[in-house]
Amino acid sequence: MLPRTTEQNEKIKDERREQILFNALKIFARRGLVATKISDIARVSGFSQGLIYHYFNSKVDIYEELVARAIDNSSEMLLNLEQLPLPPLEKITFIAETIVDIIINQEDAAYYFLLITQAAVTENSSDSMAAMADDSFAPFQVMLRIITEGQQQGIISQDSPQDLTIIFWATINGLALNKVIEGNQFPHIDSKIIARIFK
Amino acid sequence: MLPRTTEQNEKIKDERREQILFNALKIFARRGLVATKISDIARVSGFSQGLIYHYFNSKVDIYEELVARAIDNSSEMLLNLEQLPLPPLEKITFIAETIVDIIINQEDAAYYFLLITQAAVTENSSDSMAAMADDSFAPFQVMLRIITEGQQQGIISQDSPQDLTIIFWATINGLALNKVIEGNQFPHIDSKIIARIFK
DNA sequence: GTCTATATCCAGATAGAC
DNA sequence: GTCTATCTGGATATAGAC
Repeated sequence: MLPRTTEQNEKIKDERREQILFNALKIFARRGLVATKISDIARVSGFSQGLIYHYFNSKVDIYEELVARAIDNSSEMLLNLEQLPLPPLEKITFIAETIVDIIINQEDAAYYFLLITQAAVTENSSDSMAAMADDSFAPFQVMLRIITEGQQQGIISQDSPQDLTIIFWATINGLALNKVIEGNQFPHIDSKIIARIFK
Repeated sequence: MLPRTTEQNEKIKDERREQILFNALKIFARRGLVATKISDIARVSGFSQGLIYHYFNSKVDIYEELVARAIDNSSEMLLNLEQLPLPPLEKITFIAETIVDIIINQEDAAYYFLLITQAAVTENSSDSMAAMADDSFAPFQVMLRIITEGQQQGIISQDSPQDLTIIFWATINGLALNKVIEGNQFPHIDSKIIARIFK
């Protein structure tokens, strides 16, 4: 048996990192940064507490990497959905449907949403995550643009676009939270209900 | 100057307790039980860390009293609103309006909502608060009843009452969260938008 | 690469002076 | 009733053996 190459070792190390990140996500999303113990992450991941520090420099490092991913993922998803060639109201309905769908079916999605919320509400704003709390958050901006377009076309209700956006994201975040709390008992919400907000 | 009577002392002690609870609420709601430090509560309240223990036995005691109040307050409010002599859809609209209103105008309301969420998601379910996570939570039940009634009368959309209830509370919780994050920048949401969910 | 100490720090809670 | 030590436990992070 030949010794492993450097690349193979790197690959294994990457997989371990991903495994740790995935386990950490679920705990951080529920408990937040401070209340999450390295020993919890280690135990769930199936190895000793000290070993975490072979893969990450600190607890905060893990947390920040996850928050960055949460923001990147959701921003990328919304910016992509925005490009779809659909009329505004249909686009919003499709976005709602897509998000509800991944919250239900993609195991980490609800946790990512919750993590963003946690990060925003905890206001450890020493770092980059303040970018999200304010309205420059890309998913927020995307919805504002679609709503405004729909209002110009007279398709979407003439309420304040900010209000509609806030309510939309409040609903999505609330659903993600519900999914995390309820787990598999969470029902498959009909996204048309959400779309009614805009009519 | 006469010495204070026992009753006067009790009154002062009660006021101090309320002051501590109010300050603690705002921190607990954002950070959760573990990440909140007694020294934070003490500093905001304007006295030494040790003095907290003159008024409460432990940090958990403060937290649990606040969670109990949050559950009691919201349950009482919803059960009262349910009694109003209004047709189902109007009742729901009025409930939405009332809740949005107190979230905006009553300083501690948004924090109480957020605290319930925090308690539910953190799953320290060693205690009484598990009662809320599941569907026996009174405000949840109230909405279910009103929706069911409205559906029998053909006034409310025939979607799953559970789904409608989940979306309604998801929206309310999301709004409370938004209020806490945004503070005074939070806009006065038109509750009619929320009521559209049910049409 | 993984584990078992262990150093260090910090927060909850207590004791005792004023 | 309030404050200033101080005890104690537990969590992060490090060191060093295997």
